[in-house]
Amino acid sequence: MTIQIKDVARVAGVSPSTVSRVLGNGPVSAEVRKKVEAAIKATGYRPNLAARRLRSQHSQTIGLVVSDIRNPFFTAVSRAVEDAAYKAGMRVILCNTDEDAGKEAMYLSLMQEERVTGLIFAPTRETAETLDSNKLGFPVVLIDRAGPPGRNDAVVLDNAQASEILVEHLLSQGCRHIGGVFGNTSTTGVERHAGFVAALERRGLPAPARFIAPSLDAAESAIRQWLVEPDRPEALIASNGLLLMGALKAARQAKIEVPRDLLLAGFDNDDWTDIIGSGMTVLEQPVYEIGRTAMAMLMARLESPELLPRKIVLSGRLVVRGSTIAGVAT
Amino acid sequence: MTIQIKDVARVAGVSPSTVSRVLGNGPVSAEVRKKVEAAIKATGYRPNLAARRLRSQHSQTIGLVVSDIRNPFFTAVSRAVEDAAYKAGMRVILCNTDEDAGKEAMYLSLMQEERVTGLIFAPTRETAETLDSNKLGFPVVLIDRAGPPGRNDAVVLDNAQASEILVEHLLSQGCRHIGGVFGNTSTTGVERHAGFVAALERRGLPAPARFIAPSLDAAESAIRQWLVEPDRPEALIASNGLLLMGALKAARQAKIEVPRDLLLAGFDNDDWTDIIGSGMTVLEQPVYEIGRTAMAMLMARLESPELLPRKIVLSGRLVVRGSTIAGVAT
DNA sequence: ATTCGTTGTGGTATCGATTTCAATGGAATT
DNA sequence: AATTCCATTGAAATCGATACCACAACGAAT
Repeated sequence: MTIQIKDVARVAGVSPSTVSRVLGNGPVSAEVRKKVEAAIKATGYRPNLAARRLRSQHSQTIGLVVSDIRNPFFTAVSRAVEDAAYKAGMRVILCNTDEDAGKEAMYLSLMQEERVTGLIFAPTRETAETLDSNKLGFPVVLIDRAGPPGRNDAVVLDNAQASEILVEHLLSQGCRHIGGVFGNTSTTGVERHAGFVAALERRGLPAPARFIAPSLDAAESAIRQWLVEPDRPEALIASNGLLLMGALKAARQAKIEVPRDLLLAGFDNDDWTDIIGSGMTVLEQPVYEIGRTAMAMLMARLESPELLPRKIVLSGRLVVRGSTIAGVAT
Repeated sequence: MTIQIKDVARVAGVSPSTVSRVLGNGPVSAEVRKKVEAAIKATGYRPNLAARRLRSQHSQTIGLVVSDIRNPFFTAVSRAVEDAAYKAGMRVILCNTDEDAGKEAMYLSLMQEERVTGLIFAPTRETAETLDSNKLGFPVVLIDRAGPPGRNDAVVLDNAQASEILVEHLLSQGCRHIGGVFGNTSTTGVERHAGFVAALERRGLPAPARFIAPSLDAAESAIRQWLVEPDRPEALIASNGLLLMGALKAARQAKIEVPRDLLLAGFDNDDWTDIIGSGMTVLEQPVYEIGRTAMAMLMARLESPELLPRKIVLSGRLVVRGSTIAGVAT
């Protein structure tokens, strides 16, 4: 039996409506407001958000559905989203899909039951194909991976450009035989691969690439295998932080020294890349800004639902470190 | 205007009560159940969780309040908590306090408004002192940092023991002049310091220690300063992953080579510790298990509220790597 | 002096589900 | 054949807030 609004009303000697108006900054005389606020303090009243949501039809909740919060990219994004959400008086519900379309469907359904105000979502390729914000009943902002163009709002990195920047950098280091490893579940891997191929073909160079499941073990063993083949590349680009770590471990295992025997670069300026040996060259994504932008985009969409879907493309930043500078120890 | 339970009832030709019973696995004849399920599918009905929560007085929501989700320790714990929660049909609300007592108070208040079923909480020392689950109105399980004994349920590492294990290891490597750096906001730092001191005093050795704010920059500069003083230790223990990284960066800056000029060990088996040079020696916390245990404890508490508060103490595991083995390059 | 707005307040309906209680019908028991 | 019992079902109350509407009081405008 907790305290409810009518208890506060009784203590303050006003009606429940008036208490509600005080809570919601409605029109109340200064004197009554003071009485009510005193009564709230005296009773220790806490509004029941379930009741408020039901009556007001505003959940003040946004969903954040990612593949795995342990991926530092999503960790950083989620922190940005939460900061922005709480500042706007909203709650965040976080779900991990593990790149599983079944779980995605389940959590989308949950989002509907929660009547979320909006959703920030990093879908698998499969789900991105068929996702339709109108059917869902709330606006969606895709992050990291955009679906078919013009259908949903999205905040993404310029993946092709980013790959090209990395390739150009390796080319400028004198490499000609550059390999790439890419994740096989998201559109991100596809786009980064495209940029990779474009940059190399422009020079008439081959663009050997492999697509790998996004797990450390899978990456490590697949890359190790590649590195012992006779045609192993002299430089490698990894399409995300996890694959980059896998590549490094694989090189270690194969007794291939970075950068002496293999130049190595990748995406995501994760903490470890800065402290390892002479550092890993990475293409940094503006992780916090991606989250912040996604929230801002969602808010904008809520204000003007009729706007055409927008896609905000952010640029990465090349951070050159020792792993791509021949003649430096790692 | 969304579909509600009475629409489903009309389509199925039954009463809303019956639909509700189908949803809640109540007593319904097989034939009616089939009709209702068909109607649910036909209408695309999604229950409104706000309404359900209000009426049933069960929020099916648990709060998870940590200092910063970007700390890999909390990231891993949160993933475990979320896995367990969703498996039990519960939602998780995640909040970041940044070790700020003011934010903690605000989020505790939010938890009350959400009428959470329970809370998993890593409090600052300040808040831990005065926290009272009874006043809050829902059970609390503390993680990482326990408050005053016998007051709240808690899942923690055996911090003193863990420190002693690290000290013993360094002693066995021949070190006698061992320093320690500890976080200054949580009880964890205090306990780890105590174990550190105990292990050294037992041998009649000094136990020089510093308490540092838990940020990478603060750690780096404080430790760099220490390392250029004349009495700098020959080995250093860092009380968490962040401080350990700070210590490593500080050593680099001061041109002090690990492990040749300084042995370095610390808490938290974060990903990077395994791939850096010849590896960092760490005391691994069972991160996923901590989260899982906290959830299990919360469930147990909900079943039997009258049980006396319990404190579950888990043990860490020493992972020896190159950073504490003299004569190995990093 | 009358009308009109404006401001502040209270009463009541309502949000969308679950829960309680009563009613029904058929099988089982005496 | 009458009675009891169980399994299903429906009607209505309820969870705790906000939204909507009506109305009182008062000053300004005609």
